[in-house]
Amino acid sequence: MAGSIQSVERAAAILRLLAGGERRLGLTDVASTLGLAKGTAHGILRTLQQEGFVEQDDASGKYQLGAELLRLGNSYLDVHELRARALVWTDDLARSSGESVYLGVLHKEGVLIVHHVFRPDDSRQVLEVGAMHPLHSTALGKVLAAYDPVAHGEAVEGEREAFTPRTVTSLQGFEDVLDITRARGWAADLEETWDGVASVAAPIHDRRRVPVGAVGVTGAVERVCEDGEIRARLVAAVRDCARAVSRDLGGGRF
Amino acid sequence: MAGSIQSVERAAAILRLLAGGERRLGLTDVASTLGLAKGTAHGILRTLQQEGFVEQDDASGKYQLGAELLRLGNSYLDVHELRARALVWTDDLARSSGESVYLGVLHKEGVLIVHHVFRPDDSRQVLEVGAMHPLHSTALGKVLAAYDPVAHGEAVEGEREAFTPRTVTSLQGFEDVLDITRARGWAADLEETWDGVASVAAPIHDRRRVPVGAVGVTGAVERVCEDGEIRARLVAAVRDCARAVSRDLGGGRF
DNA sequence: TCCGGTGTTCGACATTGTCGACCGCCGACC
DNA sequence: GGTCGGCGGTCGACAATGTCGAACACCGGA
Repeated sequence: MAGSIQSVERAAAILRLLAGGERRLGLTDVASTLGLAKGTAHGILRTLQQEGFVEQDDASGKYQLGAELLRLGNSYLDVHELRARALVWTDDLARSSGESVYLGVLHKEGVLIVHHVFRPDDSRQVLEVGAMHPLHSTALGKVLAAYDPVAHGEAVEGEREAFTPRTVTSLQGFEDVLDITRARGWAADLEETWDGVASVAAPIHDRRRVPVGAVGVTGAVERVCEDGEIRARLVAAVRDCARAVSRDLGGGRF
Repeated sequence: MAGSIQSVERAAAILRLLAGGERRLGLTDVASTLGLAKGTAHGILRTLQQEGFVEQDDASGKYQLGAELLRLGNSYLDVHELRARALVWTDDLARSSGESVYLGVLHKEGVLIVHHVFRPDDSRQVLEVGAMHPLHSTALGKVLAAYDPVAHGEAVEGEREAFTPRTVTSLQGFEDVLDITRARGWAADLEETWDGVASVAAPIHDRRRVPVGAVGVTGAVERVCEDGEIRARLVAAVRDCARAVSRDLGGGRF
């Protein structure tokens, strides 16, 4: 019993599979992909369906994720201490900077967005809470990779995909970026993940000075940058916000 | 094998338990609440933790929901067809009505909010996607209860809690409300769920004319109402939006 | 220091989930 | 319109699997 519970592991694998494939998947697809007997896969799927984690399309019989997951994911946010403490400060940061604010934590091989404040204007924006961002190219990711040893390992060992011509992919170049980040206490992303988009981020520490997440603002490079560099006022605002949240968590006193 | 897989069922129960209790729960709490041996509960929790569905606080050893749930819940939204079709129309509705817009579907004994557009001003608002609203007192819930037989059963059989003095709790009164809803094609909530808050909602049907969800706007009673009734202009806007989304789903042509 | 509590490990037992063959159904394709 | 292939779903035998309860190591408070 030192290992894991097989059926729960398999249920999780099914959920992750359904989350990955864009559209619905059939029973046979699921079974063959995971190397399970059809009967086995069906038993797990039936249970997941009863629990609301999976839904079945009446017409095609294919499976997709269920609503209960949305509810539980929401409950996760309610319990999330960092997010709760950061709510007020990120709101202020969005207001003062005029740009959208992201709060991210390390999850698996990327940055999980746990809070997102829209840019304060009436433009159409999609909420990115729950989305994953790469570690090696975003400002949030660089901050985590620079301060969190686990994140560093993931970023160094994983593949660093080039999203734009400016993405840093070489190991040496990436380590240099992290050195700079640690030296000045914040990280930038100048069109390294999305063309025309730049961002700044700073680390958040908990009471034991352990890095637990990162805040950052993101916006069109024309607004966020000046002379090819992030505007100093924005950098200061982001770092202030990060410090405020850290202090709120009972963290460092400087 | 006609039944469900026990361990998966139990894992789901643990997740739901963790989602319910506000703060973290200890192993012993979990085991005793679900009537399991400590060792059994530990095995399931360990597996859920490896899969990222549960996290353990290093200091206290207590358990809470994990980040993977947020990611999966987000993936659910990506696949959700109704939500995808409704995105554009709800945006327009928020703009034209000047109030916040909600899109809900039936889930278990309540309305699950799958999309939420903020009121188009700079006020501080919390995103309610993933939250559950009651069936018997909200406009969205009444619409679902009026048109969806399953929702109707849940609303009638379940307990109808009085949130404000205006909440309709008696069975007869509630059925009357549903009759009115069916007769005029939309439902209202005049301070029946939250004091000072009113809302209107209309049903969305799919291509087979089956009710699949509801859209509605919600706002301060002073803005939304006139002479103790919902403003006619708002009702028309909501119903237009519901029809537009239904048509987009390939539904009814009127 | 001791105690009550925690989370965790371990091994024996039999319950439980797994497997693979079988069934009925729908849609595509001669 | 028949046939055929593939689908999702079911069933029963087998043993691998998860369950249980006792014992463990650890921590904090008394």
